[in-house]
Amino acid sequence: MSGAVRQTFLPARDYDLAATLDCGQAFRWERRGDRWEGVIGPRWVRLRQAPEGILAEMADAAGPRDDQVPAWLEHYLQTAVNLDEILATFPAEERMRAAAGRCRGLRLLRQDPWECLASFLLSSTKQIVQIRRIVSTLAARYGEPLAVPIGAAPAFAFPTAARLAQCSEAELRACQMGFRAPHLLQAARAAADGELDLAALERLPLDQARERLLALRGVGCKIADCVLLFACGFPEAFPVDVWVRRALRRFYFPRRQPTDRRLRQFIADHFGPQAGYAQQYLFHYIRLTDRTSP
DNA sequence: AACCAGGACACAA
DNA sequence: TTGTGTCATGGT
Repeated sequence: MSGAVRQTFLPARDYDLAATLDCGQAFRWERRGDRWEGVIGPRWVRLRQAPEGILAEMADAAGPRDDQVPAWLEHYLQTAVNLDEILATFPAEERMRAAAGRCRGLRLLRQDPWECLASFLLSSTKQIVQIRRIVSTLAARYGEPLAVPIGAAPAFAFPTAARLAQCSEAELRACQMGFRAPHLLQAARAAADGELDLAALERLPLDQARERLLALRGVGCKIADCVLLFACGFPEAFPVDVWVRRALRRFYFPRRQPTDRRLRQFIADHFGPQAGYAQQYLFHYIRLTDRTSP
């Protein structure tokens, strides 16, 4: 499918598109030159950094041509949030200041809960490049083909829970996800038959929402917090993976490594109401510094 | 060519 | 409670 392109502009100050799309919170964005191609829900999108915001191209299936910014796009990119207000809540200490300085313009996206849950179910002890590959394979095989502009690469929606629930475990394993296949299959079934209402999570208290996610096989506190932070809008969710743990140890516990319990207590006390945002800055910061100069 | 990756879980001590 | 093996795969 191919057709015309519709463009729109999203004004945003302090928005680093590259850092935001490539910092390990979403897995479907591909850089082509100075543009980023990806999929948001059921739509193909191409984004480009502009001085005062973001230029967006969408495949336009001959719809009415209003020039308004689509609500789903602004919601996903979170261009309306005031970054300064968030950064102002970060603890005023040297490490956070360094991270904030180095990651200027990094934003949290607001992703679809099912795609987010499924993606992070596939993430355990995988490198980000591998997660991206698995997700891409999964979409190409089981996702709906999407309308794209002439000349653009084919694109597919992230597979629905209902579609993946119909897969066999062997079919999922064939997408190179290994032992994660039964976890994804079970989550897909739970989400498809209504036993798990992902859309309702954002309206629950944080602890209850987390409980629902933890009830799934293969979902521990790290993956649960990723979904709560990246998809459900809980700003205090704080996923601790190997990188964040590394950063926390190095920056705040240089002597001896803290117990998990002590670490949790520190996180709750130290990072404030936007702890999840701070977490993403630490994650990006430690990966930047460790990979370029080990 | 080892080592490790945006983990979770069962089980031992 | 804390430690260790297991799961599957491939990047660096």
